[in-house]
Amino acid sequence: MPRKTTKKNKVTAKKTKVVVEPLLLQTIRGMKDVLPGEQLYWNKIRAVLDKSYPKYGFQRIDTPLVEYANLFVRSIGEGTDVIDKEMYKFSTKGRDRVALRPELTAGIARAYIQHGMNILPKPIKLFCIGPVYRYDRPQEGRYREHWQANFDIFGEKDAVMDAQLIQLAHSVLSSLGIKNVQFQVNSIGCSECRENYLDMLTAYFESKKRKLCKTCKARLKTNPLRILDCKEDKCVQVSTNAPQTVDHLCNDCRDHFKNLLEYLDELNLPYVINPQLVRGLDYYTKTVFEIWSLSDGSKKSLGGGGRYDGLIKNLGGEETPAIGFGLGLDRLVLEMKRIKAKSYEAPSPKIFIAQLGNLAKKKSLNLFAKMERNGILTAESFGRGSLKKQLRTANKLGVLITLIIGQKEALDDTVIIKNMITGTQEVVTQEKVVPSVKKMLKMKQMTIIKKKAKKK
RNA sequence: GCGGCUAUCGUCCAAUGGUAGGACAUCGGUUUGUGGUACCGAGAACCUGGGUUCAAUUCCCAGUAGUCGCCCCA
Repeated sequence: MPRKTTKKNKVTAKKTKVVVEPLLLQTIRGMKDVLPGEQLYWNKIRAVLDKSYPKYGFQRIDTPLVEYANLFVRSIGEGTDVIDKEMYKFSTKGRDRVALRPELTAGIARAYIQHGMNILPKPIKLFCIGPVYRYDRPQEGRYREHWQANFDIFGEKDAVMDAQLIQLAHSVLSSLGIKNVQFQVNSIGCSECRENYLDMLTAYFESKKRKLCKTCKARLKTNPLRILDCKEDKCVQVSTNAPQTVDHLCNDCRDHFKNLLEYLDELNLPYVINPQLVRGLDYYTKTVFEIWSLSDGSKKSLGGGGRYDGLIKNLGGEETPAIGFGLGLDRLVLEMKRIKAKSYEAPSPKIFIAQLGNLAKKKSLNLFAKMERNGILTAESFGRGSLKKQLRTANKLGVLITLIIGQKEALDDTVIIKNMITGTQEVVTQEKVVPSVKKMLKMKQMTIIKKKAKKK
């Protein structure tokens, strides 16, 4: 009976707790913890990025998570979903209208102008990594807080930059083990040729208005370019015969696109021209691209970007051609998991220290410090008393050697070195522990190498 | 922002209109100073609120969250 009472008490106690603060123990919608088990992937991604950006001449920049809301409205554009429905906007105590950044480029562009980077030798290449925020409906691979890595190049209008950037993206993904990717590229032209094109496109869709879906009928007035991106069957059919941006570029834009394709061919990068690719940020000009994974049928892109030659000027800087792209890091993690890419293994200890008795515990603390000073990663379970328990733990950790100090060894200033594979053990003096362990580890490594060689 | 599906120990999965069982994991034990296997044991859960009912974890509704599709994007 007492058992029943305790259970009941627990239940009521818990209920009270929940009533007080029901959502205290829950991440808020669309936000997630990155637990230790997943950190391996994140470490790998960060390591690859840190290694890659300097190789291509990029410099790291960090900008605030919070900016004036208008910065994003001005750069991304009113009427886009990112601005109209997905922005985390709020007022500060000082009544400033601010927003959590929905992407990284706007802040970087702002920093470029604010700090007068235009006087620096061009091109200026900036790398940024951090969380961005979009108030969207969450699902797998799509979070309200997610991480992006951004590469932006300012001050060079040549299409060779576009190509190099795509190559950089390819190289990063490849280093992560993500090889089955395809670049979707398109050119949406500059502001001049786009105006002409939009007129033509609107005229075309107007003539086929009846065959369009509801939302697309609305888009005809707000943003006809987006109809090309509609997934509805009937709209896709109409879109197939629609005039394509690529065919209606001005001379300058056409040359630019042609050059880009030549460079991509030269680099032998896996790309297809996707005339339907539009992208939802208004600042893009000329080149736009997305990176799709082909490992399964999903259409979720791993990243994307494009040229934004007008953005800096539009924000009040001097006319500056620019191009950039962002990678969705959460999606990279998903992709790495899906293809079971080798993650960065956390270094696992090869040595375990077991102790028995108070004096031995003191000695083993010192021994642990000694191992650490010698760069030998060591595990312990000092909190446990019994040797059996400690060896069990050592075994679970998969260590190669366990160092045992008992009462006797503590008094003699010796240590038992136990080979966990053969089970054999020997007693050595404290001074000889480190060299002996190092020697044994070397031998182990040799045998592992030999085994691997044999397999090959 | 719209529509569908889902919600049980830390994890994965059961059962049930009368408050729940297993597996894995965790912790402890199988006599005192020796691991791996085996055996025994312990702790640990019905998302929240409302309704129907004598009684709801179970049925209904709402909320919340996750997931899928759309929209959009990374």
